[in-house]
Amino acid sequence: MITAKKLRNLEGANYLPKRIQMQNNKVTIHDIAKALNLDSSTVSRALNDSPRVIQKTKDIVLAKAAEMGYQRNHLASSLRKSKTNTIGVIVPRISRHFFSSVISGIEETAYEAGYTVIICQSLEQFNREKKIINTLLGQRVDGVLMSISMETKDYKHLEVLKKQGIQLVFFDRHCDIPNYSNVLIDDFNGGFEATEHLILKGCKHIAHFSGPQNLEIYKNRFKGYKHALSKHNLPFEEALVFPSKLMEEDGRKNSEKLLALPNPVDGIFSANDVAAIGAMKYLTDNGVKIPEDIAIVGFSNEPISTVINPALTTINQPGIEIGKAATALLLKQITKENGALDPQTIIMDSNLIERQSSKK
Amino acid sequence: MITAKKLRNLEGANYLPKRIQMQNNKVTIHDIAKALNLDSSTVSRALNDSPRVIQKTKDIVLAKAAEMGYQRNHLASSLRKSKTNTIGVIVPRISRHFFSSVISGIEETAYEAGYTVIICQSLEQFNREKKIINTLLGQRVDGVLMSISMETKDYKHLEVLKKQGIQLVFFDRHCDIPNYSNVLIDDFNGGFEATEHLILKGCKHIAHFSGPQNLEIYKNRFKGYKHALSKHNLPFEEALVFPSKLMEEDGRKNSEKLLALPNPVDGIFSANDVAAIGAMKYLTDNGVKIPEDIAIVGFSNEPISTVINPALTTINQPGIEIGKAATALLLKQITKENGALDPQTIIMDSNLIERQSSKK
DNA sequence: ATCCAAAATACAATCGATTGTATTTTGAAT
DNA sequence: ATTCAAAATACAATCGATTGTATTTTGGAT
Repeated sequence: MITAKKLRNLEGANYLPKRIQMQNNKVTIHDIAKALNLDSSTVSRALNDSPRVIQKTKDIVLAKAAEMGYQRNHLASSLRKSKTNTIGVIVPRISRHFFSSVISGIEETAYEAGYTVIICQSLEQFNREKKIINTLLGQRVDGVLMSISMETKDYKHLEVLKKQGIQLVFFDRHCDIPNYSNVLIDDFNGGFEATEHLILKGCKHIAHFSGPQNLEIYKNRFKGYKHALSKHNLPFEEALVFPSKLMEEDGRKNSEKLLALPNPVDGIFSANDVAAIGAMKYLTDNGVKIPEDIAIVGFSNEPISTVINPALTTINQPGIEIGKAATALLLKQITKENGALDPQTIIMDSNLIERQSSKK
Repeated sequence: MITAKKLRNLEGANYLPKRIQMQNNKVTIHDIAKALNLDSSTVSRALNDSPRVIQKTKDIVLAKAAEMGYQRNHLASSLRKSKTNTIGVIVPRISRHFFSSVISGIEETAYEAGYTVIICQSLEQFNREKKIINTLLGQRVDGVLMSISMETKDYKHLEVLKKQGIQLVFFDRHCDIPNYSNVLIDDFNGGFEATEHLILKGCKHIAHFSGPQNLEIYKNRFKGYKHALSKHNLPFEEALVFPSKLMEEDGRKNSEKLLALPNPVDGIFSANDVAAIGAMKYLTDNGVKIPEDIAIVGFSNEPISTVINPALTTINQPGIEIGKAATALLLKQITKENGALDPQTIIMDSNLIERQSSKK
């Protein structure tokens, strides 16, 4: 008996799609209206649960819509409403774990609010960033969340967004220009903590792998480094600062230069984990003991930092939370209909995770 | 002199946006038409470089459009043309390096062809996968590229796409159902090579960390494993197969069980790198020497596989090329206007990368 | 049975771009 | 100067959903 019932259900489930297949082309509210001898406006209101349509009619419309396999045409709806319920996200690259976790947070919050997310990668290239913004404008996104590329020094391309009334919230890699909202961690404090941690472990000559100084985050991590030195009465030496794009290869090259210094270095604060890993590989290959000879602290808590041996001490950035907070802020700004939208900057907590690479 | 010129240019560049700002709202072809005393249809055709508009007019229109900061409304255009030039991509999670590199390939090819990409993560959940497909349908994507989730065993949700005439191409994690195109690597051969490699290194008792057997890729890697054993006259033992979802934690747990076996294992072929890494961490922590006691081979060549010590031998999958090939195939299918579109399966090359974890 | 406000639904314009058809303009041939 | 096909442009419908306004329907009060 149960089997028969199941069978019938299965048949039903199978037949429905077939019927849809027959009428090949997409079902519109007009088709539903025609089928029910109603006006398309009533169907539209019924589907949108408007109080102007009686419940009985709503039920009928909903049933028919389901039966016919109706699916709202987002394009038409957005065009009419001048609102796409879509947000654009621009990150340097999705393969960085930090960014992919931010994206997970963004998607979660956006999805709950009924928004679709378009993810784009600048791949650290300014030109791609400009093109992406144009694409997103063409797609008529309601807002944009972004972390700028390492090459970005000029912010004119962002003004178009403001001018078209498209909300913009930066996360992590922000711009130091007024009237924009940000969701950040305290990079100054992160840089400070990382460096002080090395100092407290007994390091006296601490090198810093710094990132492009046009980015606020790297500027602030650098400032934090300097502040920790001065707080503990250690001299700041320009020669110990190695600027780069912080790729793995940069970490290697910096280490090579660093080993050639007359005064041996006993600690490294790298502004990201990737360069720190590059350094660890190079140093280990060249007989340097980590952390005994040189202790290392990275930044971002990428998953590789737990895989490398010794595991890398680093500053943890709460990616998912940053994504959620940035999205919530953006949606608030989008919703607040042109009202006074005073830009906000939210600082999220970050913390140092101590691992083997700094255990002296 | 040069400075003055530069200054003027800068001023010009500054003024333009300001003018745009004045007229706050978005510029349409109608605005351009009005400004030039032309019809909007002519403007549209001029902007689309139609042969029905004389070059002189095109120049005028283009200039005016640029001056007014016009940007085509993709929604209106797509609605009218019933073509969005958008493709949806569904992956289990973007944080897996393999998938993010596939996405890079997809974006590159799609972008060149003038397509926008919407990236979605199923997070290995069947329900999310279903919702995503509905979202993409609502967005009226022209085609979909996907790698199914580990939970996906039922393919009804995919039929809707076919029925709506939306092209679908699988990559990597495909479905074994007819009439769909695929871009894959030879997983059987990958599993075979990985296992044979261990055998040639002298392993006699090789365990296999297998993935969910509803996925073809894991089924085939498993088959490759068995085939290598039989080719080399080694017995297949059910007890040496550890099925799981291949997360890091699974690698750990499998290793624990594996160490408890009466007959000691001397090699592991893991169907992905993540579980292999989990195993390496557990085994190393428990005094097992890799590769001396147990040699290990993973699958996918995730970046962590070069960071772990010893570095992990693995099967390399050309992510970017897979992404490019899948996109090219999809676009071909989209463009081929309803013509006979015989489904195709493209097999990409994969290769074993030998590292320390299997150097006996 | 009649009336009327409230409730329910229908009508019609609109969002912005595209495209088939119709009209005007051009310029070469007579 | 006239004619006419070709060239250039204008007109108008359309994509599908939304929404302000207008009309019809309902059911309670008289």
